[in-house]
Amino acid sequence: MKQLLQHIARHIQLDSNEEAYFLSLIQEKTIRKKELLLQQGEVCKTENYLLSGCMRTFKLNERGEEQTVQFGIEDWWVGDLYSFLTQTPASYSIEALEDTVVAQITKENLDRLYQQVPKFDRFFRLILQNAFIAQQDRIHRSLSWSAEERYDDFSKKYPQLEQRVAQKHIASYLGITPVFLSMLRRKRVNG
Amino acid sequence: MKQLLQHIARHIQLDSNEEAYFLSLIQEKTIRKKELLLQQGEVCKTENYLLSGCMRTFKLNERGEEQTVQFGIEDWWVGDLYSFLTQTPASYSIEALEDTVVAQITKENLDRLYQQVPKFDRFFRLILQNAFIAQQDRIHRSLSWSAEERYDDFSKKYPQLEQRVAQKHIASYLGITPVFLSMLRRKRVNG
DNA sequence: CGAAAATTTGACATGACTCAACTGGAGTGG
DNA sequence: CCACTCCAGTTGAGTCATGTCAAATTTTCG
Repeated sequence: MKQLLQHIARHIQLDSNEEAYFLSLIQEKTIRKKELLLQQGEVCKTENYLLSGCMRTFKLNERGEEQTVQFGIEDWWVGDLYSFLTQTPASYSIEALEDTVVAQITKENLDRLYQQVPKFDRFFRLILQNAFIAQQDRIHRSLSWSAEERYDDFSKKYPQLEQRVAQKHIASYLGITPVFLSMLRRKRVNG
Repeated sequence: MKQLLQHIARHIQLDSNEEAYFLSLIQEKTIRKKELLLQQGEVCKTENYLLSGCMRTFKLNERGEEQTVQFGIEDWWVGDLYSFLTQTPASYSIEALEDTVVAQITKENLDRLYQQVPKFDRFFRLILQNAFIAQQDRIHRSLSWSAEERYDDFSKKYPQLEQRVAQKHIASYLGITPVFLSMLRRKRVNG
């Protein structure tokens, strides 16, 4: 949990009472590789901070294909925000790509936290600001770059991830087929 | 400005002192059709709430084409958030598609506002939550739907916008060429 | 070791782009 | 108020990027 407190300290200052209170609202959970933290159709009960491991958030489209909208590694938050906020069935599933440990907070506890320690409004505002900016750029790239450009960009930006996760998941994150990704890779090595 | 106060009241409760203080930090500005509220390369000095009119946020890509990442109409916030927060040159431009009136707040004033009325941390957290959710869905659609599906979805979701803005801007929002959008439209009427 | 899943490879199909020519409407100056 | 220009939109022909399908190969894991 030290990690999580440090993560928070990068954005807001808590005194030790506040830290203790915050920790009292958090639960740790382990998800084994290939298990789901959240299943599309269920209500997303918690927001989740990754202490270790790796996950992907994805959705089944009409044709039954999986589309990965986000990867998460250490230090990232994952969840289905809409489902969490409204407590309605989730549109996304979240799967562990490795054995993963998360710190969880439920909606009731988060609401209590906002009430007791309003600084957390600021904390999550800051987190969301960063996420918003990153997503806006991703939209731009999705719509105006070719598959090859998106793949090069991905490799440069997340070299660790390229090693850690299966190609089919990268393909689905980039919005292309695994077959086509394989062609791009061949092209890359053969020049 | 009544609109803006109502918009805020939908998310947080202000007393009349707070309202007055907030209003003292806001400026109104008119932008004529075809003028820029923000020019790529300049620093984004304000966040902007649309009181009336219509704008688009776009970026020039490497090939010199414009990619529209967002439209804004009454009741939306527009700006280049990264540039605004870091006070560095903007990656996006913002153009008025109609004569437009915005309510503006500068970074210094917003920082003061957060300090004096921490409820605004919550307000912008809530705004960002909604924006984040909408963007995540847009990423999913950009990557896993065909141009035709994206266009149909757009027409259904924003029928007003389809009337108000030029086709080339819709095309650039959808990530396709104006020529191809024109073909999709013909197909739609001819069955 | 064997079975299942992931990746690669090749042939072919199609969605979306480019280019160029044409049409029509909006804005401008006389 | 007309004539002109100019930009947005349309149309068609040809091309390229990416997808589909199916088979071969490699990797993973029980």
